[in-house]
Amino acid sequence: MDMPPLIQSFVLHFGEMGSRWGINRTVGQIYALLFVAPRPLNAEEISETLGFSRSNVSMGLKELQSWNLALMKHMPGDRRDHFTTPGDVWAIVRILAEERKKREIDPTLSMLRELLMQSPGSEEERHAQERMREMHDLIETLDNWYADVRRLETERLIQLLTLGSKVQKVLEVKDRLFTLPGGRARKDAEENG
Amino acid sequence: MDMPPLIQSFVLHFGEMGSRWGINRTVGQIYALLFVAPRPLNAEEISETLGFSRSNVSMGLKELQSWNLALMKHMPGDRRDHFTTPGDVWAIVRILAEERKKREIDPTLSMLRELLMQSPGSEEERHAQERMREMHDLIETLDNWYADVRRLETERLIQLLTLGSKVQKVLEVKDRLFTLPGGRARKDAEENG
DNA sequence: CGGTTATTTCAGTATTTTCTGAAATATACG
DNA sequence: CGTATATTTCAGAAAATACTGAAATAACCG
Repeated sequence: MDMPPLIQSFVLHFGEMGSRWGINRTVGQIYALLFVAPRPLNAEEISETLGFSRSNVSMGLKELQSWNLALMKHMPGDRRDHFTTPGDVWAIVRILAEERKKREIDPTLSMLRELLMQSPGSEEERHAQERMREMHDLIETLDNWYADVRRLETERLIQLLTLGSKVQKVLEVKDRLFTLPGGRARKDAEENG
Repeated sequence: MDMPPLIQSFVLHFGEMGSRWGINRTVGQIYALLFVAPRPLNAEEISETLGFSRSNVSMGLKELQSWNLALMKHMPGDRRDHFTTPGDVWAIVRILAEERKKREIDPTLSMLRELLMQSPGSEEERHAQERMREMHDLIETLDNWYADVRRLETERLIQLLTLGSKVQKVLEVKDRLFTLPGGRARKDAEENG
């Protein structure tokens, strides 16, 4: 089963891209194929279309399911499992925020917290802890931001991200509204205007 | 040369984490070591401390430099190159936004734009293009957001990220201020209040 | 149940990536 | 320059990862 060139380019690019990221070529290609397919596909079809062994596809699908990036569908009158990707592309952003939190952020934060509890035995260790504290605070801030991304529904999420460069202005407005005249925040807003 | 256990745990964790990400163990460990070190280190020291071959360290440092995550320093009276990481941890966020744009976002966007120019030869391709359009728009939005992250100085960047869940409220305020009564944005703000 | 079809597991192989040591190149200093 | 020291390159070894085919398991159906 072969793909139209348009789809093939997309699928191949995703395979390459995936491997720069933690994901491997197979998984990237499977995702891309499911993403553009007009209907759910079964493992056999994927295997034939991409030219991977059936077992490789099985493992790839498992991986994608564990990331919630592939969803199993049952088609009436067919007992094979069929797969799609979430329909709302913005769900990808939420899902990745969720999964990266679990797999990368949480373990790192708890490692850092543990190390920050220990008392430094030397100046060298004291300095190291200081740096770890900075990194801990950074990651914690990102973690909270991710939490918000996960919470927001698509419309608001787009709004938040589109806000972008305008954030400066919006923050000023916020400062003016929520701070007493002459307060620090008010002053900052004026300086950065 | 051996590390205090505190530092060792940190360095090892970063090595593991790195490998979940595109980066390899060596590079992750070198970065972590430089990050907590109280002064710039030379390649020899890194090599001895981490137990990697001198040439491996050389390659790792090159990689880190290409990401702007390691900076070369010249120490007076010593002709060996010494290395540090950027002092402001928040620079990491900006740097990663910059580099990921170059390496991942830009190539993907141009691939998508190219494919979106072609005229679909079938219903299947038409649908695929529709999906690609959605992904294109998503990535473009993220790209713009990243651009803003790169632009903002630390103070404002932290403010932007901390804003988080409060964004809803702030957006409402913005809507009320910048939209004529009865306009669409005003209406949205009320509905989502 | 027994047969059929679908899926997963897994041991072994193939491929890719990482890492090393030796040689080549570059840089500094007298 | 010539010598000493620092760094990079690179071919091959080692390690890690991805992939396959065969066999095991599971799910369905008559």
